[in-house]
Amino acid sequence: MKAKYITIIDIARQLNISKSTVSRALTGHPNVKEHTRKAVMELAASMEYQRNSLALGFSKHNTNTIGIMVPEFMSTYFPSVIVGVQDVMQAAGYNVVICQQNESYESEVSNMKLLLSYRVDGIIVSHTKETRNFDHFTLAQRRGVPLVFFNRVPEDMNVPNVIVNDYEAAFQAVEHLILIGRKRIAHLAGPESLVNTRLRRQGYLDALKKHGIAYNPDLMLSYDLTTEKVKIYMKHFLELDTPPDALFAINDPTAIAAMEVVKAKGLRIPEDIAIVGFSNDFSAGLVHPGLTTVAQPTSEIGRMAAEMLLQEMRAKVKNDYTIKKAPTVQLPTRLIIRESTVSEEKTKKAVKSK
Amino acid sequence: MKAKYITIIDIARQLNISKSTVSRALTGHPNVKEHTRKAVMELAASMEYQRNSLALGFSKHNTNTIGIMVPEFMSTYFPSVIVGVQDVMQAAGYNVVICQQNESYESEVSNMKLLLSYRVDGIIVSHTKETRNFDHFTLAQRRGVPLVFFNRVPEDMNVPNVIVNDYEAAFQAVEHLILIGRKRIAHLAGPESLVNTRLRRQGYLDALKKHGIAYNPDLMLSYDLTTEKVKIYMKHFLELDTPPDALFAINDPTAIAAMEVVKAKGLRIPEDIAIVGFSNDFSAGLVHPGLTTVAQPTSEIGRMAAEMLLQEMRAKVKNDYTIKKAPTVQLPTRLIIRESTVSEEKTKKAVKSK
DNA sequence: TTTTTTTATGGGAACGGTCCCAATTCTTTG
DNA sequence: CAAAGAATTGGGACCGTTCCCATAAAAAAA
Repeated sequence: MKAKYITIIDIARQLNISKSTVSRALTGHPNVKEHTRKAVMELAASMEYQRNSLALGFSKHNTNTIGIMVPEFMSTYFPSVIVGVQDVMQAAGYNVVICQQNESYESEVSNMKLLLSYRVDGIIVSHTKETRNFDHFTLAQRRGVPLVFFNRVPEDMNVPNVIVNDYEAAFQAVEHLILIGRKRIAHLAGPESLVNTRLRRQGYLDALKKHGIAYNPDLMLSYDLTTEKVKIYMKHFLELDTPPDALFAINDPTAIAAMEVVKAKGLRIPEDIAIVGFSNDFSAGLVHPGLTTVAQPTSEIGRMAAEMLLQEMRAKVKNDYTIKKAPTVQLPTRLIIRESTVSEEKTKKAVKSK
Repeated sequence: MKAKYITIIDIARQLNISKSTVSRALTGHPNVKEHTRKAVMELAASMEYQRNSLALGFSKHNTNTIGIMVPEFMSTYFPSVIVGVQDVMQAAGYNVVICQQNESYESEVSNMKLLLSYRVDGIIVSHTKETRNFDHFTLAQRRGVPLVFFNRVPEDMNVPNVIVNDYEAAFQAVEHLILIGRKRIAHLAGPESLVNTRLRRQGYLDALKKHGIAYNPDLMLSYDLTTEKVKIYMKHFLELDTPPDALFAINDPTAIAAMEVVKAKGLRIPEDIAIVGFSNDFSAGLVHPGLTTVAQPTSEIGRMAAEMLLQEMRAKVKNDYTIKKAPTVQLPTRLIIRESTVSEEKTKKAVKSK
């Protein structure tokens, strides 16, 4: 049952030298005779020596490993961010371990403790929908483990983060709906716990205001969990006396679920109701009609978060964000117009975005 | 820069007892006076003691952690398997770390070494398209670290694995095309390195044979990398003197890319050409028309692989698969018929699968 | 050749836990 | 009340590495 590994002591014994010398040879320390180094390297290779990172991290007090915690990864958003993180971290000689919370606060806390117990050197985080208590994050900070957030950033914490301008992006999306002549624009918002939800909603409200459209509370609903709820809400909208002629959805899955309800009712998209989503999931380009949505530079977000974390980890003097303002980077979004807002022939005339 | 953590010695010192006692209290050893245990627990909590898993794994020679290695995770297949694995492993008290290879053999080798260097207790693997050399896997076995494969299983290795019957599933899919009257059925196969490719191709060939349709080599192409290639191949098929009236694609992304080419040509699906994919990605239900495809029980695959790994890890005497036949579990697939093979009204009459 | 400097190696503490064995304290029993 | 047994605690080895300090060997300088 128990695995057996070769240790540097085994190598030392065979070559009749000390383990210190073996260690030096293996880590490329300059003070080792070429002859000795070669002998060590060869024996190590032939015995398939595999360094023990536990012992190493334990003895050196850093593990050269970072963690990334994401709330879910069934959409393409998070996987794609992770790939960006891995790129940068691999190049910098770090290992990346991925934790996935299934949108569960409890998992988040336990995964955080797991990563800390493995003494990772830093953590990149996007928190779950359920997270309202941030003690597990401040714990990491108190332990001196740098944190960088992206996408979902705890509002009251002063931490380095990478975000997009949710407000502005939502504003543009809604303005686009207004400019194509829509007046009764509904909004399916996200869970109240996320800043993103509030920012996007504000963008929605302000776009309406700018164009002199009165906000109608009947046309806004908050959506917390399942696809089922979206469908119920959407059905409700469509059965209003004066139903909406457009929908701005908090994200693409919501928009797509709403589209199904609309199509099932026999209504036309975009003629009867135009729809906009958020994030440009892979599926946004696949549905029929194609979904107009806000593209986020996912891989870039990951790369940037990784760069920021490297900065934090490399700082000789740890940044104290109880005093100093934490850096924040805002990356640009891009509104991708597809057939769910502008009917086919019109789109073809415009620059076609795929 | 360096993080500082509380150790059991700090606790021992404060309470003026030995670290052995603290250790016992913390791990729930029976021989500790209730009074002492309480004092330790309280102090540990108030000091936010965080056990050092490195030291622990290092000293105990097992880490209570398993690794899972997947070739990519931009499709829904692998994430969904991972969720299944996590479910079972969490319940069994194990931690799961995820490694993603971006379909790169090199990453696979280095991630394998990473996991071994962290002395994980077991590993669940699906290898990359590029993998033709399996030394890094046998290395793990020689070290006594149990491996369980799923989906992509190295052909010449005798290892526990969880698969679906690719042959049978492909056979059924192609037979379905034949039964709806198609005669010229094209096949876009996968990379030669995967067993799955070969099995699905054999299913394709045998279904044709069973129904007396001669195999036409012009209608089969192997597809190795990009979406671009699929499009080129598909265009080529459509420009043949007698183009195919159906396509069996190795997976859903391939099928979907092919659909775009067909639609761009102004041909109708399924009237002019019927299309079947494989795996039932999330997007298969979203495209227009809906893609007929073979559903795999992804989360079940993950759960089963996890169960098998637990078995292996718990075996008092390590199973030696150089002697004994490794267990294999085959889970059932299900052909999901959508509008890409059977036009809308007909589908509605049949049991509608969503 | 002898001394000094440089280079290469060995020895052993340290890292934070677990766990075995010995020592101590408390109970119980004859 | 002494002796035996059980419960609790302390002491210290051990796990695999790094790294500092000391020592030995080789090279350079005197």
